[in-house]
Amino acid sequence: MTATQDQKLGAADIAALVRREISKGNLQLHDRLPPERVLAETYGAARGTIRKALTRLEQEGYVEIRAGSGTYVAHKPDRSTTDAIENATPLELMDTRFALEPHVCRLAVLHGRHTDFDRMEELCTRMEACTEDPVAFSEADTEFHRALADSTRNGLLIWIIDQIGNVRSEDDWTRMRHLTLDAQTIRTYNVQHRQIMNAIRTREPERAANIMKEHLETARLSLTRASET
Amino acid sequence: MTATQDQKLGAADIAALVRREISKGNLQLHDRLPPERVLAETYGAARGTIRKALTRLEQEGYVEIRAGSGTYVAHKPDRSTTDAIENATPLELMDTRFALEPHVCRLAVLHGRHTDFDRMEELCTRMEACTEDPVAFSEADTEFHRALADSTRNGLLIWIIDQIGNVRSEDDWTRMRHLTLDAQTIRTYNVQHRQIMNAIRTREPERAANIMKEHLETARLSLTRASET
DNA sequence: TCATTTTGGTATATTTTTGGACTATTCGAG
DNA sequence: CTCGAATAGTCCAAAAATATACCAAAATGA
Repeated sequence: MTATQDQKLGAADIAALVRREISKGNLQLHDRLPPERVLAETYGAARGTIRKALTRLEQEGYVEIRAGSGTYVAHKPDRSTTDAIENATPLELMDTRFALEPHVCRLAVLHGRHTDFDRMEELCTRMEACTEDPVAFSEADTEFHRALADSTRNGLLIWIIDQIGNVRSEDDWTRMRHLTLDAQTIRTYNVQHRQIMNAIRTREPERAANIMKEHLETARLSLTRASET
Repeated sequence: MTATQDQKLGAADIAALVRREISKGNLQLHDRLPPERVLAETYGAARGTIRKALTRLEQEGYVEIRAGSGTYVAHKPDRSTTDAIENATPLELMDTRFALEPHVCRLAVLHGRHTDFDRMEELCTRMEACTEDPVAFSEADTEFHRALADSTRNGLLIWIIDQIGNVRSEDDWTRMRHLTLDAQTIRTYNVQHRQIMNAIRTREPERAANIMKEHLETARLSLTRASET
């Protein structure tokens, strides 16, 4: 498709091409781009031209030129990706889960299979053995919600839920969350998880979604309760 | 184009290859990668080169090198944003919107401001002038749903909706979608958009959410109708 | 337990690659 | 024509890659 026009490409053009490749992500951070002599051939330009282009890109901060070594990408493609997720506040996260997970329950009823449900109930059992261990419970809980997402067979949803789960596990406020996870709260969660499973097994999408809403409401309450202390 | 040239690969190149394998998930956590001497042969490089690459990856935290034992992956697969989103099917996308957007409406009622609503109604007006121009309508429509997300003030949700919007505009099946966008369908959408706006303005979260569900159901119908032809 | 093998760690001399610098020439638009 | 840009060629020094050898820690198996 990219009919390499054997038109004459100036230094500015080549700089633009490489800049675009970097922004696009085809060339990632730390990647080494081909030697000047090779670039000269592939772009059909003289080495001096390539050199001008690269020098310019270096001044712009897109690449780093190391003598005797090579030219390396020194620019992160697009930071918006991780930023939005990593900078999300606990409340933003809760709202997002509120949007996603009830519907995930409905889809689980539609697309889930027995093996999915078996796995989820296995996780329920594991969580029920963790009433005294908030950390272990939290891990199993994340896995449970991930397994629920898996059962939808929707790659996009699975990915989103997975991302949210990663934030939950990484952040500082996870510790805070563990503080709120007393044995009583864990027992409440466990009951709700079982109820959700039952509703999914009996193919009642709306009931499953509603219990999930309750579940998330419970979680939100303990969250706000924790942030008040 | 991905012709693995048996050209000489530098340490930086090899590091990049392995880094990608890990980010991609082909090499998972705790996996042991082949001995340096084997890697040297498979990559057609000297052992010293491999070693430099691995040392670098260790400093970056991608692998852990244990003397006498081997080199092990020590990094979770990268959240590859684009893959999950770009490979999403139209139906997966619809299901995800079904999960998100009704709740977005509820949050818009809670957190939205007048200026947000003004902007959305401006977009409504723009869409109503596009009954004969599917492409222009589609653009405005994406902007509308994006503006709706903006009004939630939830950075995470905004980002997700934004990503989904990008897919909608890029893909091939967008063309197909344009085929289904006859003047009648567009008029239906416009009515629904106005209804959603009214419900939000009058602070009726559930009503807004329900109309959004209807709206998405309409969209899903025209989608399945299109895929049957 | 103990010997063997495997694997990473280190060192070094040598060759190849790569960017840096300089120059004379060619090309094209104003 | 002139001037700026691109070209083509050369040489240099730094960096990287190679090839080889030997060591020590870990894994393996009898």
